[in-house]
Amino acid sequence: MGMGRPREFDAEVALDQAMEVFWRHGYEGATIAQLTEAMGINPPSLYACFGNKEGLLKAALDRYSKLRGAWMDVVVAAPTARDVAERMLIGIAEKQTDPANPPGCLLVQGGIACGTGSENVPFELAARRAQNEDQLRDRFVRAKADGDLKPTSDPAALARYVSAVSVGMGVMASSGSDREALRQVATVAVQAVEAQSADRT
Amino acid sequence: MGMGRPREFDAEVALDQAMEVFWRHGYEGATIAQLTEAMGINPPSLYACFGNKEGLLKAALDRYSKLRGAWMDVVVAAPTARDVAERMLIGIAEKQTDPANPPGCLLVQGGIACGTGSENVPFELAARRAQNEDQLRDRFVRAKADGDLKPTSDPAALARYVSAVSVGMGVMASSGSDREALRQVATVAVQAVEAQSADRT
DNA sequence: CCACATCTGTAGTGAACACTACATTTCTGG
DNA sequence: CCAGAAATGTAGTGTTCACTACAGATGTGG
Repeated sequence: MGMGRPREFDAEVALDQAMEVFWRHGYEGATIAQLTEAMGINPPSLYACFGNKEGLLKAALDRYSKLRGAWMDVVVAAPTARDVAERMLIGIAEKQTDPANPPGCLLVQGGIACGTGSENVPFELAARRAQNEDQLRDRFVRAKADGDLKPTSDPAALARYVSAVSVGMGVMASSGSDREALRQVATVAVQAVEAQSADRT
Repeated sequence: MGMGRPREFDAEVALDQAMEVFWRHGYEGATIAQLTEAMGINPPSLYACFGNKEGLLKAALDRYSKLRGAWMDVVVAAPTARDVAERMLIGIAEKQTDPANPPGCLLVQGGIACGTGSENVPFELAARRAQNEDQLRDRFVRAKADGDLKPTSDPAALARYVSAVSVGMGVMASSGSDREALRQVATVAVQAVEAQSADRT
């Protein structure tokens, strides 16, 4: 028995295009017509490959998380908690205003509020954001153990804080803030982490 | 000539209901059917009174800004820049987790990304957020003139920063963070403003 | 080269959407 | 009390949406 006709498009390339549409218009704002056009395929191919619109979003998120995860590894490799925060926030200022991508962050632009029938899309995005926050928290726990952060500091709260600033910067970027404005926010934000850092002696 | 049949519903009460629907589902996620049901009226009454869906959103935003504007006046009345930031961010932590309202902030939940045909909704929301930022900036300019903020500080950057943290907290609230988590973020965030404050002598 | 499995393009499907035509009701000014 | 003005409820309008039936195309295993 044969194995059927082979797929004529590259799923990863198509996913990159879909990712961009979701990024720019959000889950609900993106239509199947826009997605299929951007992906260069017809609806039946999309549904055969990804199940439905939400399946396509999840696949796009997986791809996004994969790319972003590699970068997060670089971020948490910074030598101190302060440097982790700086590398992350300054990096976000630049990534979120990179003209190669839509402005902002897919994990925010994808959809913060959704209509009936898509209620779990915001949850899905929140879960992905939480992964980054967990990674930061683990790094800050280690920083505290190393004596890099003050004994009174709360690594989980710090991670939440950096994550919150990231999200806020993403929204600003998507509504037109330029790179310099975001860098200023990042620079100020880092000072709160600095305030939690042990004095250098 | 007569003045016509009087309206049978209270426009402000109806707006409050509409505001809640937009807040919970976003502009695109909210349907006319949900809105009219929440408002207790039929579509023709809605269109006669507010023009169209976007007109209703703007009216709801006006009402939201009015309520929120009064609170912002209280915020900027705090004695120091640091206290302004604290009053604002701690207040936001509580407001955005107030069970009387949907979680988060209407100016964010309303819609960060929208589909074709509603592109200016995100701009509209951004413009309203910018008003708050401007109010903060003016307050920080004064704080710098008063010697409350360091001569090297940048009031506009500080205002952008506080605004960004507010937005980030809103997104966190809408995705399930509880009041205590938000308070922790606020507490950390205030320390960056503190770092820009002149030493007390 | 044939049976079968899978993909592809065309052309729709029913449902949900924002919005409205229209007849009716309820008011005011004269 | 009557004429005109404006709001209301019913019942739609056309459009767009996510999704799919189907027939033909293109591959593999025997």
